[in-house]
Amino acid sequence: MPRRAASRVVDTRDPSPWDGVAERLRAGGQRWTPQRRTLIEVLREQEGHVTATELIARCRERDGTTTPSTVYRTLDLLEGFGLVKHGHGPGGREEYHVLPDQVHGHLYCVACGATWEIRPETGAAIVEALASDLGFTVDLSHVTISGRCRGCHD
Amino acid sequence: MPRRAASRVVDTRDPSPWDGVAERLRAGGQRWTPQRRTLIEVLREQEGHVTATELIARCRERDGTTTPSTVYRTLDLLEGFGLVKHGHGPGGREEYHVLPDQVHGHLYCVACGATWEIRPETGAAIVEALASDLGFTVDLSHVTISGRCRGCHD
DNA sequence: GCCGCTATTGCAACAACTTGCGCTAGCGCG
DNA sequence: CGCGCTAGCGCAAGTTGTTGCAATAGCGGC
Repeated sequence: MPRRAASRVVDTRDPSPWDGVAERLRAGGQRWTPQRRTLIEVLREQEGHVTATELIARCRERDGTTTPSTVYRTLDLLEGFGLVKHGHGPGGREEYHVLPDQVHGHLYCVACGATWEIRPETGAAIVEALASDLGFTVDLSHVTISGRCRGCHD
Repeated sequence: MPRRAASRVVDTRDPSPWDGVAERLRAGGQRWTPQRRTLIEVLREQEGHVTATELIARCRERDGTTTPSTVYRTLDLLEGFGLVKHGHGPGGREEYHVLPDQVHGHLYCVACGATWEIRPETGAAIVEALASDLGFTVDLSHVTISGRCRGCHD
């Protein structure tokens, strides 16, 4: 079922990280195009996780000519700026975290379909465990770990 | 590499878990078809991780008429028997573990492309951490966590 | 050994990305 | 404020999986 229009309104007075995008692009010899503007507008109103498909759909609502390849390419760019972060959801599908102010891992319950966030401390513990195991520096936010949540525990 | 999966050679005298498949299928009212036989033959010679694409290719070497959908469906079936286990590799692509004698997680180095196995003790610690966090029972073997290994550490 | 029930197959269409390429249009410069 | 360089766009074709459906073929029974 489609989510109703979000109750949370974007506060435009607040200096948003999105504001500087056009400048950052130009500074790097890149361009501020209508297509990119559309995506940013959509992302501005977004929170948490979104699938690429969802973003494309929303862009198309505003601009019917939106092409998937453009959206994917722009998202890659924005990831370079640290404004979004991609990962893989439960089905291995592309998923984006908007404004990853703090990296956190995700848990997906295969039974009820809910997604949970791993508490920072727990996440840190996991990162630490893997570091001392193999000296591996992991990016926990890149994947969604599946399992069963307390409620669906068999 | 810690605890590398034993360089175990397929010993055909050894009663292999694959031997009973035909019977297990029939016992459940399912059928032993040439297509399934082909897949099993391929899996028999396989070790560790394989991507679905790879399996399909190998099946086609033996039987040019192999269809992807059939392979995916048969793999699902075998997963039900515990003979293979699917997960998602670094690119979110489907990946299969053959004969998951012991569940173990995987780490993928984004820099050098190598895959490492998480030591059972470390894996257990992670599972434990998540259990005490949210009461979540995770299946660590389902995903591949990315990061940088010691050698590629910046 | 033949028969029929129905699990499976193979096809075709679809979904979610990805990539190569020629044309368009930002935008820095004069 | 128009010009030209080239970043980026849209398109089309290619991968990797997934699903519905009609035709096929295991296999248990007779």
